[in-house]
Amino acid sequence: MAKAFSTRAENYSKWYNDIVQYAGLAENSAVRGCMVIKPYGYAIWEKMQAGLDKMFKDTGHSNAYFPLFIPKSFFSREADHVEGFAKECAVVTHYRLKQDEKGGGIVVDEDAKLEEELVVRPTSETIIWDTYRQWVQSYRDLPILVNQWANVVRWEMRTRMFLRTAEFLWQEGHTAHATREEALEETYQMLDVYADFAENHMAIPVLKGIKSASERFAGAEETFCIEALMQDGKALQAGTSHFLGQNFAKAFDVKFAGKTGKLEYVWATSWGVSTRLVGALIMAHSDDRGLVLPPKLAPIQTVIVPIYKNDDQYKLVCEKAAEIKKELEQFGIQVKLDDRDTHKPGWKFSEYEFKGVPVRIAIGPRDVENGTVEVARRDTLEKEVVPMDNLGERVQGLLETIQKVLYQRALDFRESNTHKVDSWEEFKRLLDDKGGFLLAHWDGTPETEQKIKEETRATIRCIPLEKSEEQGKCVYSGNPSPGRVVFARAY
RNA sequence: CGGGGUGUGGCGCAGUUGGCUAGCGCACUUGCAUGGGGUGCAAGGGGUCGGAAGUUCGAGUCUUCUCACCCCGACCA
Repeated sequence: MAKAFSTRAENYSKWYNDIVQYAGLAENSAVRGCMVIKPYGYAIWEKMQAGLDKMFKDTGHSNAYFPLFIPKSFFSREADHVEGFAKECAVVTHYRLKQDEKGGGIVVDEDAKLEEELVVRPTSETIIWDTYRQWVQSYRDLPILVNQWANVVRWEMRTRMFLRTAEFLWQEGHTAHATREEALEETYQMLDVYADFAENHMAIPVLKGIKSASERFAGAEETFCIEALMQDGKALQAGTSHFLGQNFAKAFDVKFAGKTGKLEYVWATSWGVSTRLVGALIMAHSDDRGLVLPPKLAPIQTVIVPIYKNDDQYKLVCEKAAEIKKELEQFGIQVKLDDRDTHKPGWKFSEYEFKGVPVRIAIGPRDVENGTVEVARRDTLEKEVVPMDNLGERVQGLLETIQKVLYQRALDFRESNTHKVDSWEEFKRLLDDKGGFLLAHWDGTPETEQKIKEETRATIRCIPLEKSEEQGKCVYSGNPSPGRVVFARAY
């Protein structure tokens, strides 16, 4: 019957790969560590881009584009930054190829060596701050609120579709401000934007928090993040917002004259989310029958499948189906009428099921006669025969319901997999049992954090912003702790 | 970068004392029937067995080297 699908319980990572493959989201490419994002997967990314881009614009940001290549010397300006990224940078050393004189095909032309090597951007802080120096002279030039949609390269040893690839697509916002307060406010604002997007578009609840020093972005003063919980009990960082202080302004000498004429360094932020969100989306909602997409990010929100036995019926049913499509589109619903005669209805049902299309409408001769259609929901797999009247309204309502149900389901899952833990034994047991978020006391030292990581592979995902002040004892060392932090094994 | 594994039509695999024309499932093409949950039957097309060298009358099969990919660790969004 159905294509052999791995289940989550059997083999979670195989299940994930199967979904990516069968739903047509992406595939491996000829280049190690780099994936081809296929049209259906890219369509999801485009919907994410559209949603986020509007939110960025609504908060006063503009898009721009900076070069893919960064002079190597730029990188070494900020000490922490180089150290953080040095191990995973691709470097361009030559600019020409030539025919091998010995007949070995095309080779690098050693005469075409670059005077200064170029780093393929792993992130753009350096080139952007080198540019901002030119843009900023007075407090009147501030703030600069710029975002760019781009690809970046981080030479990863081990890669996984969408979650970690050598090249990935993302957006990176880079802002410059006159005061520390304003930059901090921006950092928080963008964190809120990300949380809003995750919860209301992706239907994934997230924890907002601060990263511990060891997990902090290289070059940042403080890193904020949103953390989501996947169905296998592992955490996934879904977005980050960094308060960069004056680190990059100092490294690139970006100063402005304040109202009193005094020269001051600019305050900075940067924030980003990547195609990793597609991975989060897959792992948050999908089931053993395939992908499940929240309506707001589904490239196809409703699919109509005609059912027929002969040409006459085909014509009759498709005509009606086209009318329905038109009606739904008037409600702003993205509809696909799959009138291909090359595939059978059952085949189509399966296909749209593992592609995660939220609502499926089947219409056959019986329906045309009775003035009904069959409406099926991807989230609950429920089917219902309903009248054709007011179908647009009904489907619109259904899509809204599905969006809510998915969020609620993900929230319930997170709630039931978040535990306060006070003993080291329980900490280890829960982690091995089912994973999830563990709220535990931590003495605040990197040493303890490191030890916990070595012994359990769990890391501090964040120090929650909405924490209840609670004195306690560190779950590992027993030393005093000012509050609980979130531990989990993570992607 | 360490440990393990796999390379055979598009995909998934079988082929293990070396032997004849390299096979199976899915997919593909054609025809007929079928059509409310991956439809059935029949007939077809498609391979220098990852690459190189070697042993041999003879290599998918044995030896050496090499490349690629996957899984598990260390590092990371």
